[in-house]
Amino acid sequence: MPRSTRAVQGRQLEHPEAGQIQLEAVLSALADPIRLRIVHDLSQGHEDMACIAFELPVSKSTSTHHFRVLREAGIIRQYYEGTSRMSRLREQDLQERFPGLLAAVLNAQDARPSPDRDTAATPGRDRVGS
Amino acid sequence: MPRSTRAVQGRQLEHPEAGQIQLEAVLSALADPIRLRIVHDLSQGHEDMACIAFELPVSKSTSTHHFRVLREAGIIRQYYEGTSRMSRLREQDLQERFPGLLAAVLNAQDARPSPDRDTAATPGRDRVGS
DNA sequence: GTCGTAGTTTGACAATCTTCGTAGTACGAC
DNA sequence: GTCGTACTACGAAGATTGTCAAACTACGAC
Repeated sequence: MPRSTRAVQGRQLEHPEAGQIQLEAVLSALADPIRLRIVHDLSQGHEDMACIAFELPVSKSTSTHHFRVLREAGIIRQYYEGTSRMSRLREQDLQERFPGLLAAVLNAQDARPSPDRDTAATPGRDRVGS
Repeated sequence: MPRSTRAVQGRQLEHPEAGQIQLEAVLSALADPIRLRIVHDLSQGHEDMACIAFELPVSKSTSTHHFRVLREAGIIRQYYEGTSRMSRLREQDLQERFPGLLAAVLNAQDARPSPDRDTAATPGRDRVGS
């Protein structure tokens, strides 16, 4: 089919509605260190981030996969801005659907024994000068 | 080989210490409907339950598998009593390690099964906020 | 001792997941 | 138009997971 007949914004992305978010899907999506890291980074003040800004230790196609899992689980919302795909945590939707869950996970993540994946020598946390 | 050189109590079970419980393991363990059901049942007043008491829709060996996943993740504690293996939620350990996490999951589970959420929007049922 | 109960262990299978590389698309800049 | 950037889609390889049946072990009762 002619996919170019889409709206000018074109690349629309599917998101579950807040009320449709499934608990198993959320837990399953968060049960991966890379996705947990994405969620954690998103929660640290930066409202919207492009995929490239995360500097994940995986290939681009794997990144796409992880972002899609998070999006389809209802954890993040994504939209296009130029060639970039911006991501944002759906904190309010999650809080509404599963009160306290996201906060508990984020809090738990901070309290965890850090495996020093990024090397502890980055207190300022220079997350890419995108 | 001397397989019977085990301790007389024999069947000892490995459990992670409270401080060693991993967030990913917990989330991963809870991201399964059968295990979620086990945890839910354990949280409903019955402190200790034998595996057989759950009436899970799977075979015995699959049950064993799920209980082991929960135990190795640090979510339940198991001990033998006669021929039965009793299970108990490690609520205190989990609360200590990841405050609010288990409570949020259990609460989320109660608010969950609503495939008709579109129609009624469930006004007063699941209260939002803490 | 024998027998039944409760659960484990092993091995197998299919399904799913994570990862990658390659090829492709949409957009912005030139 | 061409080019580069940012990302996607499409397999495919490898690992993990959920499931089962069959054989086994530990315990209690008889």
